[in-house]
Formats: sequence, structure tokens, C-alpha cells
Amino acid sequence: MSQTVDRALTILPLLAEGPANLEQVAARLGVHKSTALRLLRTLHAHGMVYRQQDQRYRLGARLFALAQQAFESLDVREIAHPHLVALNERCGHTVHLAVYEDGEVVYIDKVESRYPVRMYSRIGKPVAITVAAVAKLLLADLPDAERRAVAERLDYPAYTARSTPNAAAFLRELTVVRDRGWATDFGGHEESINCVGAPIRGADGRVVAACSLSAPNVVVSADELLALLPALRGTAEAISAEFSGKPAKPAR
Amino acid sequence: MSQTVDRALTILPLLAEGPANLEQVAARLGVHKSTALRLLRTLHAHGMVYRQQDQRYRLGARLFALAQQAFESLDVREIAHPHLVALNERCGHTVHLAVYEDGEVVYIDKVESRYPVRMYSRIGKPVAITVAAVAKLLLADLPDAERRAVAERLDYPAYTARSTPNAAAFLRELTVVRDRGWATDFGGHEESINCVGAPIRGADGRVVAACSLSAPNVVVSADELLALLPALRGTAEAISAEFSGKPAKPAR
DNA sequence: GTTGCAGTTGCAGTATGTGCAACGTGCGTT
DNA sequence: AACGCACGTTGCACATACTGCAACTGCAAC
Repeated sequence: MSQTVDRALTILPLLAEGPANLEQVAARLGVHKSTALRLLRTLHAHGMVYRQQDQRYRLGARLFALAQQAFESLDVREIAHPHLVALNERCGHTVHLAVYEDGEVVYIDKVESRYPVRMYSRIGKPVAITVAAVAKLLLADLPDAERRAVAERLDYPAYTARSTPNAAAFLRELTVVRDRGWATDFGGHEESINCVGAPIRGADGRVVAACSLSAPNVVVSADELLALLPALRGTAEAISAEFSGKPAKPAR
Repeated sequence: MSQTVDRALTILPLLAEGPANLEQVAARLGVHKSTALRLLRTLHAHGMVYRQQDQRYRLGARLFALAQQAFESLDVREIAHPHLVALNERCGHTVHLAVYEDGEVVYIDKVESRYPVRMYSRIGKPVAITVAAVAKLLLADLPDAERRAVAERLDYPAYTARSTPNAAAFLRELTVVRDRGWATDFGGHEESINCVGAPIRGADGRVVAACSLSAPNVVVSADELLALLPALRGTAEAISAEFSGKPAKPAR
């Protein structure tokens, strides 16, 4: 691992918290001002950070472009999208698509019926990994060792009384989810929000993504949401089929 | 500037083109495999790249999270959003919001009436800078020297017969735009798409962002679109007022 | 005019990144 | 089944490029 690059990359999440000046960056990195300056200049040259008029640095526009391109190269998302829209049109609820990557679960698509214009604001956000239905599905499919390792490493924040309390409970839940083939989150993240999820599998049967339906329980009871499970699973299977069926991606 | 960091950051746009293996990365960087490996490992440790099952690298999920956070810290976007939605509801056309940053213009918000679920796919994309109405507005307000420098540096792709042909024409157009206080793009990017834009100004009168209305000319003629100019300018001014009026951002 | 602060620069020393060459490992082939 | 190839990985010696220092600049406040 490269120390210099490591330091430079540490600056990015630091600036994500808010703009910072040279001294603050240097202090947080534990390096000399001149060192921080050089790193920031390099980041700047690549558009990763931007220097605002008060001379403080913040994250730069190139990040948007990169994230954008990263999204576009996610095959699952592309294939899944029309299916998710169809599902949303059918039942009207919020639809999520998420993937697992190195200990994190992130939303890569979202179709929301009520506030369509706000949807992008959540894409890219890390998922509440210990409670979300999609997270359970994705983690449930990991190899034993990795699943356990991740579970042990996690924090278990008590969002609500029904949040997963600890690693043991989480691992038990994951076993249930894996055997059953679908997952729920009944008020585990926000008291009044329920959620059901289904896995999307690649040609080899491994779970490559997960999708879910969410709705506030004042609109839809948990039972009513479960009644939508067949539609959700149908969607997930349609996506799985299409994803497995066309393995030949236009490789470069 | 740091050579090591520079090389590491060069990897990111390279991977944005599509997944690549170690040798390809090393070759593109012009360094030894082992060097590329170390850089990739460091990027990986920060979640900036992800190693897929075929061992090739692609952009990682952390980029999504960072871009996400960067978006959220853009004050203009936050203030502008409800205004843009209102404008969209009023006239039904696509609404864009863009900012200028270091020679690039990027969309930071978009409200689209017809395909709401697709909107995020364009946010973050670099704008066609030589023709887009928002780009003209943002560049028109730059200091003379910088404006000229940027204009000279640009390419002028002939998207259509009405695309801006060269730097001289572009600079002339920018003068017009600045004096007039609004901009157009009539088929300069896509033959059938017309567009009008208006500037959003900070407390000091400088243009901090620009918003625009776009519509295909089969739906709305250029004249009809121009008729919406008062509404658009009203929106832009409302955003400007709110942005200037509440200077006290909860600074950290 | 003077003081203080934040950013910037040049430089010497050495920590750190680099390329090399040898080693593993997985996969397709004969 | 054994082989060979291609690609990723490792340890090491060398020297490049990164670091911290200290002095300098520009700017703003008093």
C-alpha cells in the first residue's frame, strides 16, 4: 500500500464532512502543511477537490462524473431498471435496488412513486446494513467465513425497538432469510416503515443484487405488503433470468 | 504535485471506461505491474475501486457515497430544488440546474416530467459546454481572461449544423448572453431540442449556477419556449434571492 | 505602519515508491 | 492427466520522489 496515496484518499471523506482549509486538512492527516498542500494540489489537478473562493477545499465535480460513469457500467442496474419501474407502476410503492461490495451495501437504484424528483438523493447512500431487507439478502448469500466476519465487525445501532440487536441475532436472521429466499424489515430502521425484499441471482445462483418494496404502515399494513411478495419475487426472478440469460456483455 | 497520487488518480477515469485488469492498468499508466498493483491495492482499501470475480478492477461503491455527500453539501442545489420542481409543474418541461467548476460545467439537478425515473442518470454528467444554454450563462460571467482561456482550450464538436463552430463565435455568443441576461440553445446539441436558460446569482451578483428549460420542438416551438422565459427568469431570480438572502449557512 | 495569520516555496535527508526477477496459481490445451 | 502459458503476487536493492523544516509572501486587522 502506498502511504502517499493513502493520505490523499483520506482527504476525500474528510472533505465530505464539509469544506476545510489547508491547516485543518494537515491537522486531520497528521502531516505538515506543505505535505497536505501537495496532496490537495494533486487532487485538485484531477478535479477531485475544488477550491472555493474563501480558499477552502471541498469535493470536486469530477467525483460526480466518475460516480455517474460507475453507475452506468453496472450491468445489473441497467437490466433491472425497467423491471423495477414496472413493479412500481403496479403497486405504487418505493422500489429499491442494492448491491454488496466489500462489507458495504449501497443502493444503486430507486423508484419512488410519490416524490419522483427526489429519488437520486438516496442513490449511493450506504444502506442501514443490519436491518434493511436488501442487506440481509445480500449478506445471507456470502460464504460462511466472510458472512461471520462482516457480522462481527458491524455496529448494531438501535434505530428502533425492533432493530437487530447484535451479531448473533443478525446471523440467525440471515440463516432464515437464506433458507426462505426473501427478507423483511418491519420497522427495524424507521418505526413506521415496512419493507420486503427478494434476491437477484446470477447464472451461477449467487446473489448479485437485491430489490425491495417499502411502504409506511399507515398506508399499507405488514400483511398487505406481504401480499405483494409474489409480485416482488416475480420481478426479482425476471431480472435474474435476463441477467443470467445474456452473459455476453459488449466487452471492450 | 505528487507523482504517486497523480498516477493513482489517473486510474479512476481509466476504469470509468470499463473494467480493466492489472496489466492493462499498468500499461495505460506506463508503469510496472507491481507499481500498478500497489496503487490499486491502496485505492481498493479506500473503496474507490472494486475487484470483481474475474479479478478485474472497476470503480467502487465509495465513489457513490462521496459523490452523494458532495451533492448534499451544495447549498445552491438544496435551495434551488423546490423552485425547479415548481417550475416543472407549471410548464411540464425538463428543468436543469448546472454549475461551473474549473473549466467544466456539470448538471447538479434535473427535473424531468416524462421520464422521472431516469433523471438521475444525467446528473453529474459533464454538459456539452460549447452549446448548452446553462454553459453559456456560466462562462459568460467569468473574468475576461479566464473566459477567453477556457474558450480557446475547448473543442467545438459539430453536434448539429447549429452548434457553436469555434472559439470566436463562442466568445461573441457569450457577450450577447451576458448583456441580455439569458441564453438559448436552439438545436445546437440535438437537432430537435430547444432550450432556454437563466442565471442564478449570489449576493455579490456573480453567477453561481444556471437553470434551464428544455423541450423537443415537436412539442413546443422555439417561440413557445421563449414565451416561458418570464417564468424561468422568475424562478432563477427567486432562487438567487433565497441564496443571497440567507448567507448564514451552518458553517462548521 | 505594524502585527499576525494562512498559504506558499526551496531545500536537504531519507523514508518511500519503483522496477526487476523469481515465484505462485489458475486455466485452457494437447 | 500433465503440461504450458498468462497473469497476479512477492521480496529486495536502488534511487527517486516525498517529507518536514524554516523562511518568505500576501493579505487583513488593528
